[in-house]
Amino acid sequence: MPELPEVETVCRGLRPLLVGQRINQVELFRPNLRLPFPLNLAEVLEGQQIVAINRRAKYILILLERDDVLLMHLGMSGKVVVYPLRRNQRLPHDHALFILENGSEMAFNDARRFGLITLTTQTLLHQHPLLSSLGPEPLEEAFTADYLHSIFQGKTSPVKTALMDNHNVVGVGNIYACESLFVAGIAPGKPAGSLTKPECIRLVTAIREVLEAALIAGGSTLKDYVQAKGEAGYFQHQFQVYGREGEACYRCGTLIARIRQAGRSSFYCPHCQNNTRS
DNA sequence: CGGCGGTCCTGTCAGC
DNA sequence: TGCTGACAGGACCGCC
Repeated sequence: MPELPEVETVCRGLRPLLVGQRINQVELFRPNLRLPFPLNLAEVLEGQQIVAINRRAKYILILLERDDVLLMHLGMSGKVVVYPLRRNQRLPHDHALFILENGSEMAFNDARRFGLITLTTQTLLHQHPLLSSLGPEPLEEAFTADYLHSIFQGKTSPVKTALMDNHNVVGVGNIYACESLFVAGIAPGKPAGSLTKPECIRLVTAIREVLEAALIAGGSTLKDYVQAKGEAGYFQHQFQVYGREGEACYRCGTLIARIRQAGRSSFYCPHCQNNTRS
């Protein structure tokens, strides 16, 4: 269940458990996830100390003392759980274990196997093919209404699809695209290139608000999620439109609609997001 | 070249 | 209860 706020919270939860620890041993239970595991994965990691944990988009970056970086993505169903002691048996869909110096173990678990684990280096980080063409972080300063307005120029694709495109902005998945467009009062089907500057201002503000709120909600949930093996967070209780097809809009009472865009479900309020605001 | 659909997997749930 | 099909929070690839 990794959206950007959850990945960020996973990183925050992992930091006190992992930074300063040495990786003693790596165990792999299959040769690949979305990409093949590097053949030298264990060889590179074993014996190295973890010096920092960062995030870029939905990628978790575990920085090691000798310039190497363990790069992980949780895909749709991935989880990272740190167990304080070595377990006797692994859970279904545990694909990789990282045994730490203090006897704890980090398990990478992913039922659907859309996640990935690979290696890069801090030196080459920004040139890595998975990272090199990513757009700005939505919570950082480079993500402005001016930027969004300019990058949307000439785009005929629906604004909702454009928001989910990592080249434009990272970390906005299906849920947050829907929720942000509702908060901004913009219909998901509106062509990205037709957004006015005021709409871009509202949209950037809405994306920030929604992500920050989710970060707060995910924060307190995922703390023990990482340390133990908790289940879903509780941000879903704050959804305004996502998953609410046929239910009343909290703002106006109109029934929430669902359409399909680029193969994904989009939820919106036909009244509050009718494109007449500007 | 931009945009869309297909695809990688397994799990869950609604409906019959 | 058991089967079937739709659908799922991501992101790449290839085709038009």
